[in-house]
Amino acid sequence: MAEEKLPTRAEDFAEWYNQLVLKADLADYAPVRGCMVVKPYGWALWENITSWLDRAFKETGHVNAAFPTLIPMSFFEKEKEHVEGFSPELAVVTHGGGEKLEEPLVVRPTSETIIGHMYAKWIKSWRDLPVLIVQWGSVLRWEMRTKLFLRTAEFYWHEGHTAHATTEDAMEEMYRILDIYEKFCYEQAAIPVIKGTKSETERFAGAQITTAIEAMMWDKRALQAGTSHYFGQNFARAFDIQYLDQNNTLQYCETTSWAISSRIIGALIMVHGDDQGLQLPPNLAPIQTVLVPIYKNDAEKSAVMEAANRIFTELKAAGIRIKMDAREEVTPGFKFNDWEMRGVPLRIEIGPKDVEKGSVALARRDVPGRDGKSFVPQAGLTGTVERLLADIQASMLKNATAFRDSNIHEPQDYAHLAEIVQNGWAFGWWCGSKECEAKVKEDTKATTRVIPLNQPAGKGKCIVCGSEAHQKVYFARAY
RNA sequence: CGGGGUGUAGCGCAGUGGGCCAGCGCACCGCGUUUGGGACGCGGGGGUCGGCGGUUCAAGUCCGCCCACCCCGACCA
Repeated sequence: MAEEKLPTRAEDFAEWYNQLVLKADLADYAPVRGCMVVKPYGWALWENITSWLDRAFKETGHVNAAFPTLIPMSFFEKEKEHVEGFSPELAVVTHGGGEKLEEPLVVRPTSETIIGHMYAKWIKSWRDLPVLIVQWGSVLRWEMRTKLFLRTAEFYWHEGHTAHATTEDAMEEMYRILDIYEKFCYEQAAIPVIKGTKSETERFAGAQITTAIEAMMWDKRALQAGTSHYFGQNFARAFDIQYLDQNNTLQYCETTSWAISSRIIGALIMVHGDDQGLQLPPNLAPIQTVLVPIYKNDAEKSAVMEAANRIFTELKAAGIRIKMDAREEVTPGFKFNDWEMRGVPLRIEIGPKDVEKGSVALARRDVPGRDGKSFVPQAGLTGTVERLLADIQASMLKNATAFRDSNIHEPQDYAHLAEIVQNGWAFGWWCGSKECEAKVKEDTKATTRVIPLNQPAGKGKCIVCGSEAHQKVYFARAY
C-alpha cells in the first residue's frame, strides 16, 4: 500500500523511480542480489503487455515453444563474438546432485546457442523454412549495477528466433518484428519511439544488423525499448543450420532474433510517471478505473453502495477493467492518493450527493487537480468511461510525443552537440566511424542510439570530424 | 573491480565515555469515533542489536576478522 509522498522527479529522479516501483506495488527486492520479485500488480501489467504481443506474433505466423534454462558451456564458445559479448555476465552451474559436473552449464543469458543447436537438428529442407519460434521466459545476466525492471540479473521477456532460406526473408522478418514493436509502443504503451539501426559498437554480440526502437525518458535519457537482430549466417555456420534448396544444394540458413523485455515497464514508469506516482496508459493498465464509494453513516452507506455496486456490475460487464475500493479502514482521500500512486487512469467517485442527483464524479489521472474532474450522469456511464479512457490513451501519447520532440535538437557544431546531450537528444550527421562515436562518448558520455530508418535526403558533414556523412544519427545518454 | 558509506522490530532511525527489563516514528493487530484529497484516541503484538571470535564480573556499546547491502565510476534488454 502506498504511504507518504515520493521525492519529486526534479529533486532526485533515480530515487523517485526506486520508491515509485515499490509504492506502486509493482515489484520488490528479492533476497538475491540484483533479482526482483514482480508483485501481482506488476505482473498483471506485464501480462497485458505480453498478451498483446503474443497475439501479434501469432497473427504473423509465429508459434511458441520452450527451451531449457541450462545451456552447455561449450555452446557459447561456438560463436566468437557471442561468447566475447556474454562471458562476463554468465552465471555458471558447476555442481548437480552433489557432484561436480563434467561440463559446466550456463544459466541462459539468451538462447541463440541452444536454439541454433536444435534448429540444426530440425531443419533439413527448404520446405522446413521459415521456422518462426517464440520463447516466453526469463534469462539471467550477472549485472554489476541493477535497478528494478531496468536492469536486473534475471528478467522476463520473449525471444523470437527465426530461420529463413534467404537474406531477403530474414531481413524482412527483422523489420516486420520491429514494426510490431513500434506499433505496440505507440498504440498500447503510448510511448513514441524512433525506429532504426544500431551502430557497430552498439550491436548485439554476434549480429550483423541490430535494429531497435529507442524511447526518451523524462530525464531525457534514451532507453532501448526493443531490439530485432539479423544474424546473417553467423549462427547458422556456428551451429550447422543447413538445408537443401530446390537444386539439391546444401545452404546455410539466415537467422534472426528479437526481444522486448520487462524493462519496458521501466520505460512506462519513466515516460508517463509524475510527482504523484505512476501513470499507466488505459490499454495496458491492470485497473482502468477505480470506483471509490463515499459515505458518512449507515444510511448513506447503503444508498451509496447500492448505486456503486450497480455501476461496478455494469462497467465490468462492458469489459472495462474496474476495481471497487470499498475498504473501510482508510479515508476516501487516502484512496485517491493511493490509486494515483498506482497509476490507475480514471477514478470514479460516488457519494450521497451523487446518489441524489444520479451523477458520479470522474477524475482523470493524466490531468491533475480540479481540471481533471468532471461530474457526469450515471446514465450512459459505460460510454462516458470508454470515451474518456480512449481520450486519456491518446492524450498520453500526444504529451509524450510533444515532450520528446521538444527535447531533440540539431547540433550546429561539436560544442553544441556536447551541450545538447547534457539535457536532450542530438540529431546530427555522422560519418559512421568508430573513432567519432568514441570521441563523443569520451567527451560527453552520450552514445549513438539509432540511425533512423527514415533518413533525410542528401548528405552533410560529420558533426564530430567534419568529413562527408551520409546518415544522421541520434546521440544521447542512455540507460 | 576502484572510491565512499551503512548494518539495532517490516520500513526509517535514536541509543556507543560498557551497567538493571533495548527505545522512538511509521506500518501491523484490537476497540471506538471518523470518512467528497493522505483522520484521530486508547490498548496491544513484534528484536539471534549483520556474523564469528576476543577483552570484561558485565558488550548493541571496546578490539580483530569476515559477510551483506547501498551510493559514485568502466559493460548491457
